[in-house]
Amino acid sequence: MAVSDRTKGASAERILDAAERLVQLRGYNGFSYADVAAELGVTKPSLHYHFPSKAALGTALIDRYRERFARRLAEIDERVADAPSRLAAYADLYGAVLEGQRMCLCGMLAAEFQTLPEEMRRSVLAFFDRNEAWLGGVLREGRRAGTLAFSGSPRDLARALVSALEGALLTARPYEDAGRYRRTAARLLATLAAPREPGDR
Amino acid sequence: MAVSDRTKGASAERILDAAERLVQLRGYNGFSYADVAAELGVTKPSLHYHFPSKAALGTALIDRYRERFARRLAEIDERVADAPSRLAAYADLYGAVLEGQRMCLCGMLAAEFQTLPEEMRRSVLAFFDRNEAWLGGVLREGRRAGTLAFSGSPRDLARALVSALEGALLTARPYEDAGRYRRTAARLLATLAAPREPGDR
DNA sequence: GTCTATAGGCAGATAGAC
DNA sequence: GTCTATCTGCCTATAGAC
Repeated sequence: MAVSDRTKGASAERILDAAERLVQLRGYNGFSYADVAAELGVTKPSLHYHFPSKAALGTALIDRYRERFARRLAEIDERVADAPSRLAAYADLYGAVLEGQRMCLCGMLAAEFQTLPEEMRRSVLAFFDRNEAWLGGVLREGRRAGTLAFSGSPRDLARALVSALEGALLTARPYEDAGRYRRTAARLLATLAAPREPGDR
Repeated sequence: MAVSDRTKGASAERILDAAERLVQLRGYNGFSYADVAAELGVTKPSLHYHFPSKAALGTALIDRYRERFARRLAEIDERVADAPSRLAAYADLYGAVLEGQRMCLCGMLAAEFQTLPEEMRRSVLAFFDRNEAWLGGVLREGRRAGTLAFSGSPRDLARALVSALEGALLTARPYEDAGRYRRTAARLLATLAAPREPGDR
């Protein structure tokens, strides 16, 4: 496939790219086929050829987002060894969306949850469940290794972390200040760092 | 004013009640004048008489929400003495919206921020600023009295608390499980409780 | 204050030519 | 695959009668 083939027309991938950005920016109820079509320089029916309904487009959007996120979590598992560093890398993953004024796709859809078609709802929940499971594993391992200290179940803390990071994005974005997110995330993770025992070196 | 006067017709107050619930449920871009009119048993033009534009209705919505919230914070100041209890009461205030599947009005609007008219944006930010200021005061007082222990500035921690609670609402709501929010909020506040010093009784 | 009637625009979606 | 043309429905908003 030549490069030009990938830079014109409305391939499914390009539609998803544009729609994803628009949803992260304005929400599922705040963007339209017309917006996407204008951005890609095509007409609305072209989009319907690739995604027959807005619900189908929305579901494809979340599914692709989830797969990409899962790949990035796997990359962290490969490249980063200790639990505290993995948590930091995870927080950075979240914070990256703030470049370009975006919200986490699924955080945005969580706000609009009540208006979403059932298919999209299930996929949004699957995103959060996956995040919670991965974080739970990191927390368990960190506690075992003594690099993290916390009380209660890893599962509950994983949920607390996901929600705190989503909330940090949500409230930092209107201020257009990435530092707001970073300071909040850093403070959050700092409370989990295991304090040195008197006997530690 | 007789009771019947307050239970029929589309007074500004009743419009705000219905619209507020709808926005907390579905978002500003997810509700319409038709929804409100149907709920109150009136026609759409009746609503335009009270609120000429949707932006005007939206702004009135946030302003009323802010005033009510400020009153409740003042009530906490009056009725609750120590800082940890004040924080707990604050978290309960937030959690109350989950009854009825609602989101915090301003948390919802923060998600839709990019699509809001300028007037509404300013009012949403004022809500968060007010929360941050109140929480900052509670944190400062708690640290002074020795009932709270934390590192860093009260302002940064206040921001972290607001965002964590908003995020807890955002992610708990799709699961229709109020316990999810409560556990997260409780864990959050527990990390701030001052540990007893060896010399304390 | 609330109504009927209606304007003007945009939404998601389809038919059918090329 | 992408287009033109079009449908139906809902949106916010206004005019003007009562």
